[in-house]
Amino acid sequence: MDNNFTIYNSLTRKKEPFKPLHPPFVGLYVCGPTVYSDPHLGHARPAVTFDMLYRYLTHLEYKVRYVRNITDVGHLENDADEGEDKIEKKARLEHLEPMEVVQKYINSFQKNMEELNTLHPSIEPRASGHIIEQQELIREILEKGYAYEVNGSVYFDVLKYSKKFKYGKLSGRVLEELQANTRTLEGQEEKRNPFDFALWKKATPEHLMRWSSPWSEGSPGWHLECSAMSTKYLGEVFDIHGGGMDLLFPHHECEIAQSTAAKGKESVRYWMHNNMITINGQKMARSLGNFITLEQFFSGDHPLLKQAYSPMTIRFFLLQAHYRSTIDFSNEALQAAEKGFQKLMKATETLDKLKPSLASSIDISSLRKNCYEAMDDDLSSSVLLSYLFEGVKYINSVSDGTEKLSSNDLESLKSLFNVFVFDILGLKDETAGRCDEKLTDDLMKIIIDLRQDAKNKKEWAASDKIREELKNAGIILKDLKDGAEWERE
RNA sequence: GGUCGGUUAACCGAGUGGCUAGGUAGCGGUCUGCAAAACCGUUUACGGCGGUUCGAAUCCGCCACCGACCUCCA
Repeated sequence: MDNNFTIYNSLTRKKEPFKPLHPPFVGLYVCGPTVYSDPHLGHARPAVTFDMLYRYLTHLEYKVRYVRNITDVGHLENDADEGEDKIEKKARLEHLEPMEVVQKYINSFQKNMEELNTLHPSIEPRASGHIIEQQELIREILEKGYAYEVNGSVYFDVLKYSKKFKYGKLSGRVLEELQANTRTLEGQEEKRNPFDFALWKKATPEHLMRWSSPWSEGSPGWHLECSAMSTKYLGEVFDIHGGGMDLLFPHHECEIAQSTAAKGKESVRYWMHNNMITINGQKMARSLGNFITLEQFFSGDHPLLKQAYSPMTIRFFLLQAHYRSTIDFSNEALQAAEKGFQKLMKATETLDKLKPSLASSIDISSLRKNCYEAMDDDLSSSVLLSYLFEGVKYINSVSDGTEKLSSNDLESLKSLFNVFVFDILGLKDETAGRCDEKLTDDLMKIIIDLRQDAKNKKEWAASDKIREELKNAGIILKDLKDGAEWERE
């Protein structure tokens, strides 16, 4: 299975040719959300990025197993926050069972992801369903001597691990610096070193989410679930691990340490990290309280939003930038994305109506080549879009009669747009199927005929009135040389 | 403080040692009864100061500013 696909590997900090371990199979693991509140724009970034990766790999005819976890075992809010975790805190607030909270936000996450037209992962494992596997991993790490038990809790021994392996290779951390810079927080006196991290945490009496274990009644540590579930579903070594850049340290660093300690080898071959969404130059994050939920974007119901933005506008907005650069939120940028997206969609409609000529005046094969090169270059969706807009110009020019396409090239252009716009970028036309299309078409035909009569009689006031009233109803009328076209606003 | 990354026109956002990125907005034109759309043309750039080079926004050095991570985070 040949390809020219290159991926920027966070581990080596270089673009590398993508060669799967066992072609045609590809194992892809992506860190999913912690489900304790509604998803915001930040959650859409990795979802759309890795959805595009999944779609592209599938297009390249790989058999991809795409695993995205759901973190439903509450992680400790912070080390000082003894025993209380995010999910339980929320549960108390809303007087719900922890698992009720989990279910509620899984539902909203999946709803929003569907609206963004992301494909369902092959497996969406939940941390709470893999306690046994996590305990098994802890046991392995203990057996290998890289963890220690204190008062029913188990901690990873970073210092001992670093004597044989390199801790910090992904994030570029140096242990001495970590030692000097790690904040001293309360509730850490059990650890041998402040940079050690919990594998199993003994539950305090008020802690609701708890499971029995050889060490204590408690819950698994912060970084364990991804190691356990990726191993279970993708094997000890797999191809791609993705997630947000903010997870690089400590989360992914700890994953590497856990897997290496347990299995003696690294599990991930390519690490991919998407960058953050910023708002007023700062990271959008739940913990910072500066987030806008996806529902709020879709409804426009937020003080910072000047209007509603459709799911596809959001998706297009994200795809306009490369996944490794930050994107700053602004109404202006979103409005520009909305216009651009609509222009692209209109062109795909026009494309379906184009008539072939005997010969072409446009080179479609080089356009195709450019599109593939853009995707092959570490998923350069912004570059791909620039080529697709070149295609849009071709389409409109052919429609205007200033350029020509042979029937072969026309078919080629259609398939190009289908593949890249819909299959790979995962965009879709949001106007389709909004109401009874047939009836609307018939009614519009009648109205346009009536207006044409008025125009023929040079009754401009009447014809303008019709056009004006239609505009108020959300329908734009465009007069052509012969007849008229209409479309929704 | 440590580590890493960024600074491109009105806004967003690519890229490259010499050749138009693209989108949105603006301006002019074609078309049109008018308008819209489309098409054609077009105005504002590469944070600052040095250096390398025939040539740098692109490479190197210094400086300034911004951000991410170092604590749960997509």
